[in-house]
Amino acid sequence: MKTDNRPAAKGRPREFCLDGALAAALRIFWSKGYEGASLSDLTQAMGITRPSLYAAFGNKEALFRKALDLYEREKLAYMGEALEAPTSRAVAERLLRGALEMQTSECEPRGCLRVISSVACGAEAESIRAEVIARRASSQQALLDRFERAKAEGDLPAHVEAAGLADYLGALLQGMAVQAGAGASREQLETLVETSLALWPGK
Amino acid sequence: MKTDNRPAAKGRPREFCLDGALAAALRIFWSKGYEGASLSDLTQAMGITRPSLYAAFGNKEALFRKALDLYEREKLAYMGEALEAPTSRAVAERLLRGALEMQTSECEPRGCLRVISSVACGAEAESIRAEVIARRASSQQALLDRFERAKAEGDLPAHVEAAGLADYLGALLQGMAVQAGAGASREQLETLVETSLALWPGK
DNA sequence: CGCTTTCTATACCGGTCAGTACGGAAGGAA
DNA sequence: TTCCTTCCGTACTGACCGGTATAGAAAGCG
Repeated sequence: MKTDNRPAAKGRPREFCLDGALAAALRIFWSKGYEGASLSDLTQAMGITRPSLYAAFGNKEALFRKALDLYEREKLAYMGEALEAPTSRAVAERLLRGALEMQTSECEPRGCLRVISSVACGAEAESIRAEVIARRASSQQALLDRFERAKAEGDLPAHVEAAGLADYLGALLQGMAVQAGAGASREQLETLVETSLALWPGK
Repeated sequence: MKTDNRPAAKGRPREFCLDGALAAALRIFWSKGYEGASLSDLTQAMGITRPSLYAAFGNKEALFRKALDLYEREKLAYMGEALEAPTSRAVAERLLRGALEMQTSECEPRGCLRVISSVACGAEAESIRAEVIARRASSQQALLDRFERAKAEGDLPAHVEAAGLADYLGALLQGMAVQAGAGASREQLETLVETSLALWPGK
């Protein structure tokens, strides 16, 4: 990994901001999905022309991967932090409240880019789908590891298995994202989170 | 609603089976989504040509709605039955186990057509998306009604609200559908269901 | 048989898709 | 200033999209 800040560019310097353009692309992918976002949508939102996009990002698929990186780095940061909470209940609470906060924030698309991009789609997006599913599986594995540690620490009741609980919480978060994408109100999602926490096992 | 079995058709009779073709179309929509299913995919799976499809079903959107009707009538029948269970816990158990059975059945696509069709998509599918979301809202309302009845009957603990619980269960079911669509194993989904039931409030 | 009606098949329509060739413009280096 | 590299904008490509015009084939009815 070299530094991407070329200190002395040879020719004419780029006229647009790479990060800003990528952020704009993320918003489009986020609200329309990979296939639903056409190059015309993307270039218009990014404020650049088609050849500029290809020169800067490669192609649509590479652009999506970079946008997905940005999404996970900025919008899913709360997930990594949540795993460091002291108890399994606190982990769940941070994840649920973090998802609530992210998915109901104004001036951002609803739903979760990972969920949107992991549902069925045309053949062209199959590799995208596979990658998103793989990335999600890795997050899920981290959650599972955390709950197995909790189990070993006596932080979970005897009748609850770590594997089941991790998948359960993952399903809850994904379901929340689907409902947010379908237009659920913030109040609805808040009571959903509160109910989930009320039912969470352990103190 | 007239009987669709025309007793004496005037001209040349249709050479394919309407129901069979619709079932084939459902499988394609189910596995690829509305936009991901091209007319070529559909006609090939249905074993008919393009003009036959248009003559029999109208257009792609009308075909999808008929396929969605079929889906709800045949694959989501367990939902209506589940609401008749005597207790709220039994309702949840029937819904969760019914979803598990449906989504892990061999020789059928994974995931839920309603979830697939309600996530973000291109502009052309916006009306489809709106209708699927509306149909889902009606099912959700039925579930809410059932849980409010349960609350009135003292079938739910005092600290649990009907609205929150209905949205909670809905999110769980949708999340399960997402995981099934992403390739979760039957064992995983089974432990997810068992965990959910272990955490369900009330006896 | 001839006639009408409805089916099926081929071939096509305009529009949009992702991706690109090409020429001109703009900045840095010599 | 001259050159060279890189970027930008227009205009295009072939492929595919959903949808349809048109013509031929097949069945019932007289």
